Amino acid sequence: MSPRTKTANEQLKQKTRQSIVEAAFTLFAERGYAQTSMTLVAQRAGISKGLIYHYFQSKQELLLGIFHFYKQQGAQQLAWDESDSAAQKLRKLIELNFSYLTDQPQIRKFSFQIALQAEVVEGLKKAIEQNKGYWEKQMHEIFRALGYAEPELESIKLTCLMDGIALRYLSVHDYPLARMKQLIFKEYGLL
Amino acid sequence: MSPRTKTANEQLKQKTRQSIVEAAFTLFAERGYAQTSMTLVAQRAGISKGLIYHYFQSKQELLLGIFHFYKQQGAQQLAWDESDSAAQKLRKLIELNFSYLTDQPQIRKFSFQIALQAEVVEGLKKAIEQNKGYWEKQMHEIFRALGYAEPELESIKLTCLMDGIALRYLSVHDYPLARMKQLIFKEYGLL
Amino acid sequence: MSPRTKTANEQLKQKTRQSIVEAAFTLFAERGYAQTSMTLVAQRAGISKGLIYHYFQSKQELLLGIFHFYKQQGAQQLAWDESDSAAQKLRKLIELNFSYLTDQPQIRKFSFQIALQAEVVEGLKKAIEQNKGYWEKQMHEIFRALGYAEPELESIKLTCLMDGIALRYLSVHDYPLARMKQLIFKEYGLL
Amino acid sequence: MSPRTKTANEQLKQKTRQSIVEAAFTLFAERGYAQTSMTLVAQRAGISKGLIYHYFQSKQELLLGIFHFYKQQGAQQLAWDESDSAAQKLRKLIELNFSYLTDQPQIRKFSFQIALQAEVVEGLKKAIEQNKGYWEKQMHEIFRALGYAEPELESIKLTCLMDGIALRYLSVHDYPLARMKQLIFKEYGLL
DNA sequence: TATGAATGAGAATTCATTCAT
DNA sequence: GATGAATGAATTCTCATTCAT
Repeated sequence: MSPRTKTANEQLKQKTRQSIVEAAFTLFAERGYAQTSMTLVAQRAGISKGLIYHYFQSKQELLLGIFHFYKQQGAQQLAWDESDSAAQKLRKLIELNFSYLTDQPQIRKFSFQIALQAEVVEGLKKAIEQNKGYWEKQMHEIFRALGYAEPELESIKLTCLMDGIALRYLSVHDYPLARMKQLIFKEYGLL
Repeated sequence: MSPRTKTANEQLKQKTRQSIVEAAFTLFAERGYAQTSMTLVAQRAGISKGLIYHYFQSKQELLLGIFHFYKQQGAQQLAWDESDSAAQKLRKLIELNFSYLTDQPQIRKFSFQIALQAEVVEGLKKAIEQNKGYWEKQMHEIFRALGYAEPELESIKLTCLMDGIALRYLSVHDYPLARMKQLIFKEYGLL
Repeated sequence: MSPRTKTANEQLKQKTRQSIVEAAFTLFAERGYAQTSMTLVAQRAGISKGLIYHYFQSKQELLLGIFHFYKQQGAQQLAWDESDSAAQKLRKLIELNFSYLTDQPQIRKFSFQIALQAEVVEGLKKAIEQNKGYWEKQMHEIFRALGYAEPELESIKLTCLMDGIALRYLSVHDYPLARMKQLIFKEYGLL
Repeated sequence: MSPRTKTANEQLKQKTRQSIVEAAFTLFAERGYAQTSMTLVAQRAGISKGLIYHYFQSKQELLLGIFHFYKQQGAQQLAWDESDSAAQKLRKLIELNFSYLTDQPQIRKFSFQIALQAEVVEGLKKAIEQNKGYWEKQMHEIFRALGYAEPELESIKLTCLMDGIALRYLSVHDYPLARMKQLIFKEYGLL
């Protein structure tokens, strides 16, 4: 009842919530949403099935919860030094994209799956598109600064290229990722 | 002896088989493999559930059946004029890719889903990769003929770019497809 | 339409009927009635599923048909020389039982299965019991002739012993059948 | 933390598990394994279909579970006084066999059915044979102690005889069981 | 808050039987 | 008589969700 206990409780709750989200996220990305049972999520999270329903009303809510959780994470990492030149920014952005892909392939896999799934969860696709839109806008600015004739189109193109690379990397496993990065750098004069 | 002539029977079988494949394909692409029940497939095909199992041993076999059915279709369209120049071939290939995407978006959606699905069906991923490999090899030849320094890498890049475009087109719906095509044409000097 | 054709037809019908019965019998004995599908019976008999239903109204009727068919076969083989002594008859009976078991193990397996199955087919158990009763009566006479104090009981005992041996032989596969026969012969002074 | 005490939970589980085993066992013995649906088992046990799968992974596992459950029961009853003479032991063994047959006819029926079923459950036949082997070994020792020339063969013979009697008793219902027991006692000089 | 036994709706699959030809 | 495509009811099994404790 004391405020200290309340805080401790709150932390414990957050921790449990996070362990559920992490377990579910990994499993959904690896196996797909439909192929992952709540029992499996509970096992991976090291808690009971019933407890998940204390934190998330349903499996769909859990999916939504995952997305919001990781959207926050993703947004934090983009923050860059405003003193960087446009070219430097572009390089960092591309680097970030590739390292993101190799370090946390699950996140990409997960969001691709959601993107291809029609209306699994109302609002989820919209959220993903917004997230993507944010990255594209950053690129748009960069390409404009670099003097590209059609900066918006160019940013869409680069995003698509990187998505295509990610898609291939995630399904085929001996993919020449490093050489593709070099190719892109060369194309944008970043070498 | 036979109730129907052999030919008539064969035609009947082909027709039924195709109606199953078409129904299943559309539904799998729209809703995903796991989210589509055999009952739904049967309803869409206008037949009984049991009959599907007369033609396909299991849901997985049905998935495999769909893939082989459409692979044949795709292969037929690729046949081009051998007298074409490399540049003309490249243009045709890109054109085909785009028209394929707009005309039969489901096929792409379907194969992306399969690619992301870890091991839904043993052998299916391999088959898809082989199919992709075939297209890439065609491009590889073209880029070599066009004198590119790294024809293989270039073909991978173009394939990825077009996959990324397809992916985006299939999830966002107001996508500047025509302008993207122009951009690609320009990049490869095809305008 | 000519009588000759009629006969030929009749023979053909009998032959088809028999091939169905034989296929079904073997399969029912090997796999059990419930685990054998009509499709499998048709395949084994080398005919179509539909044709079985021309000869037998249902799967149960087929089962009944099998039994009657083999009851006839079994009855024919028992006929022995009336001039034999009781001891000779007993020896022949035991010999016949053992050779029947090794030559046509399926028949025994089949009838055991039916015997243990409560009421799969009305009347089938009764028919099997009658058949068994016939054999026991033959033995009864023999034991009476041999001067046994309780010939009926003795015949029941011997029948049971041979059934028990058969049962074991059919489930375990390295069973000392020959030595068991010797033991029985010795017990009844037939050596 | 736990909703029920661990002990209470364990008891609940045991009770439910047992009610499933008992229901399934009775039904399998009465109607046969294949002819008994899981729905029927659930109804008889007074629980939902799904719950059976909480305790047994499949119908086959349930069958195996039944066997192990009743094997334990059987083993407990065999424990006899080591001070008994061989003849007394033999008598007790035969008595036990007959009382087991009349008291729990289902168990015998069940194991006979399994024995005849080719490969319904991998490992089950082996387990049954092992169980039978155990009884035969006990008899083997007794017959050796009693000075029989071929104790092993004699034990097989007696086992077969009692199996044959059981088989007959289970299918015919007015079977002279008491008199058969007397006959066996007389044969082995136990009167 | 936490557990996991229990439920029930629905999924995949099988199969005896029918029927158009 | 003969075929085998087609049906539909039943069967095994799964799983999100609830609930007593």
